[in-house]
Amino acid sequence: MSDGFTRSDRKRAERIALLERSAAKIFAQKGFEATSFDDVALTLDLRGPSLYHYFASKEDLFLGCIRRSATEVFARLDAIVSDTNLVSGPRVTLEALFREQILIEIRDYPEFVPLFFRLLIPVPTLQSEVLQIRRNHAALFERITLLALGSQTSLASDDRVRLEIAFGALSYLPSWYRPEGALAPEELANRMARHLVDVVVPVDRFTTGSIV
Amino acid sequence: MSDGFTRSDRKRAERIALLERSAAKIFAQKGFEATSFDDVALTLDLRGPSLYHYFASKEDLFLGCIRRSATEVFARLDAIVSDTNLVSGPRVTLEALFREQILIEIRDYPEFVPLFFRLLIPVPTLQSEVLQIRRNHAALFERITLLALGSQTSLASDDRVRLEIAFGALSYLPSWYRPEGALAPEELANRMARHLVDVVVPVDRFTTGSIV
Amino acid sequence: MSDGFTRSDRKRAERIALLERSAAKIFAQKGFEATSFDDVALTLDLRGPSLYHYFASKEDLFLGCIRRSATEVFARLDAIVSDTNLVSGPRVTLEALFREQILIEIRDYPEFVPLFFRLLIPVPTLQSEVLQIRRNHAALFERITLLALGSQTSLASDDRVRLEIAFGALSYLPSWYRPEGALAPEELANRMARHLVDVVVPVDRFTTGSIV
Amino acid sequence: MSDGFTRSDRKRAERIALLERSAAKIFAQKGFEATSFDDVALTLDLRGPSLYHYFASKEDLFLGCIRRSATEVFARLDAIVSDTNLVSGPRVTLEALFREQILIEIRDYPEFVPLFFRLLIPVPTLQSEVLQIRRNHAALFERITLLALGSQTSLASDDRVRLEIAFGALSYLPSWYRPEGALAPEELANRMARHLVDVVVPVDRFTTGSIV
DNA sequence: AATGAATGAGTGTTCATTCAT
DNA sequence: AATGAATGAACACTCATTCAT
Repeated sequence: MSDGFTRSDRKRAERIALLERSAAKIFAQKGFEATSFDDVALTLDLRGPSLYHYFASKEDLFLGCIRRSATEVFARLDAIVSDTNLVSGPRVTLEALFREQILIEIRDYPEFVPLFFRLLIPVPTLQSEVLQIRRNHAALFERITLLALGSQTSLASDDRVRLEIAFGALSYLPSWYRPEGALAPEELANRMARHLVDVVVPVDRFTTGSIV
Repeated sequence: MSDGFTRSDRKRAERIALLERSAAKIFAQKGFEATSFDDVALTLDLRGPSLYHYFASKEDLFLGCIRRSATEVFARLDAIVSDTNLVSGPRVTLEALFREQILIEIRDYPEFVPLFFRLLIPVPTLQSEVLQIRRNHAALFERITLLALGSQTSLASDDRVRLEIAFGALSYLPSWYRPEGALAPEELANRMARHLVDVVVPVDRFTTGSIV
Repeated sequence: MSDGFTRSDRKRAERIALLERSAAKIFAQKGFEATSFDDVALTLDLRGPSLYHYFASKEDLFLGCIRRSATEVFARLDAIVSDTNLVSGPRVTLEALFREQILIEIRDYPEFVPLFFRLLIPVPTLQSEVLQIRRNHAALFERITLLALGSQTSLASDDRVRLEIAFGALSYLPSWYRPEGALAPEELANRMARHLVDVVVPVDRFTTGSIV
Repeated sequence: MSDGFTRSDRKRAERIALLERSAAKIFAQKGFEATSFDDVALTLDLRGPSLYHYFASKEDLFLGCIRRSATEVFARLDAIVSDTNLVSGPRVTLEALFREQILIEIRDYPEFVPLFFRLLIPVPTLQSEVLQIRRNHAALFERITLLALGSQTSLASDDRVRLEIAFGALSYLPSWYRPEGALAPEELANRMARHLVDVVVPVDRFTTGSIV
């Protein structure tokens, strides 16, 4: 009845997960170049070279970080789409999506935005991996936006501008929001998501499916 | 009646200006750590150590960069405020401000956003200098926004969120806009500025100064 | 009636033999420093640290290699001496010795020459062990040469030079001979051995024991 | 009346020459991998990283070493060929060539043989550079040998074997010759060169141009 | 017996900074 | 003013070796 994974396999996977999460935070904080192997290793009471048991290189470590982060974040966003899409119409889905994204950024994965939207990465391979993830992320929001706008093909020039405004707002959020302030993360997520939907799909543009 | 500046003083100041502008672009492109003294010096056909005739350290060079950039950008934004404020009311001023900021970002100072909104700077001193400039920059927009909203004291929670949405849009703009595309910078500036004003000062909120 | 060796002892000895032979080839190919424990271990599907069950250190592994190689090679050369010496006179023995040495080098133990004549070994202990083996090897040829020359005490200065020419030829052989070429190893061995005898014991110098 | 080289250029060139010669000796002694930048730098009272003012990498340093050595050695051998060729016939030239090569090896450039004939170099680029130099070196001797043998096209199989015997003797020479011994370098060169010519161009094979 | 984990020592390389010229 | 020369500090990466399992 073995699942093919020995206990040591699991231990190792956990270790890797811990390291990748730790590294994601440090990379997000200090940038790719300024993050050293010792920085990452010391968070688990290891010495720098020990990381080579788990990652073949600094690039490899970074790849692990962003892939794990992306996977976890996409899982949450995809779940939102699945849960709300058919029930309540695309406008509601889009708002829920914004809300979820906001919570991810300021409550659950503070390293998400720095990692994917701020880091300057001197390695082309990694740079394009990051860009690909960003493209996938944008595509998800764009898909729902298209549905909500009722357009069938692609975004009009002005629609795109407004969507990019929303993206900008999202990527800027961790730069100013402080959870210690008056607004709880959930409260902010509710309000800001509403605003963003209004920006991306102005009320006069929204074509409710039900109305004739 | 000398002005106290010798010819060599002027030469030196010009040299410094050139270096700072050059450095600003390189810092913006590669980040603080990845930018070397040689990188900067070579753009003026100098060798790295020569920069020490003009800057006491890498930090000092960076400081010069951001202060010069900030000065130049603030000059343009201040000019907009002075030119339009009294004539046409704060809403128009705000829109003009957005327009100007957009042109600065995508046409005239492409290094502005990377320098002040994306760079991870490992030196606390520099980090806070950048933050201070950001704060000043935000304060300018906030002042006009307050006027346009008719509030007299400070921004309400929701107003702040909408203003931050606009800031986000502005700081994200260089990440997606390509001047080679269909939209000329000026055209984009016009459209986007209008959208941003709508976000920050919704029409139903705008209190025209003229109406009693 | 056990011989004092358990089955596991034999297994272990076999394992060691395999490892030493494997290591000899790798050392010969890549040099002492460039050969890692993992390199050697992987040839037997082991991991690097496992070698410590068989060898106390890298030096120890290397020692094992060269001692085993030396033993095997000396056995073959000694056999030649025993087989041919009394029967046909020292000149024939010397030629057979050269022939055997050549076959060892290019057909049976390609690692012999690299291991003992080319490797730079940064450990003095190992270096002198190698030198000792080389000295023994040379002594064997020198003994037979002395017999063939009819001298009784030691080599004259010129005789030594000619013998070293032969040694040089032997140690250089693997650097140029390619078995894929026109000459089969055995054919080359025959021809080259004859030349070498001519060099070391010129015909006019050879004192046949039988002739009055 | 400038020759286009400033004083600092000359200083630099001298520094590089010193470093390359020093490095050649150390490389020859310890091998490529075991030679560190610090090893080389310390011989000139420098620290390791200082070498990067003169060489872009370890490979570059090594390349410099072998090219300089090759150039200097080839100059001497070429000079011999030019000086003796027409005057005394190819057999004499060949003997002079052997003599010169021997003096190079044991008196003037002790690092020549280790550098080109013993080192294991883990970098393919460097490996092939070394091989190319070896090929050029061999080609020089082969050319004169062909002349001395009177063959017009290429070496017969047996001629080649005898030439390789000579090459082997030459590459082995530094392994056994000690200048402290009874034989002065020049004396050894004379004797050994004569032997080598006898090996490569046996008297009965030598076709004197003048004799009918 | 075998090995994953861990590490200290070492190496090539980069770079801000100093200094003499 | 400009720069070659030099270096200490830092860093990614390798590897022989130890140890617990």
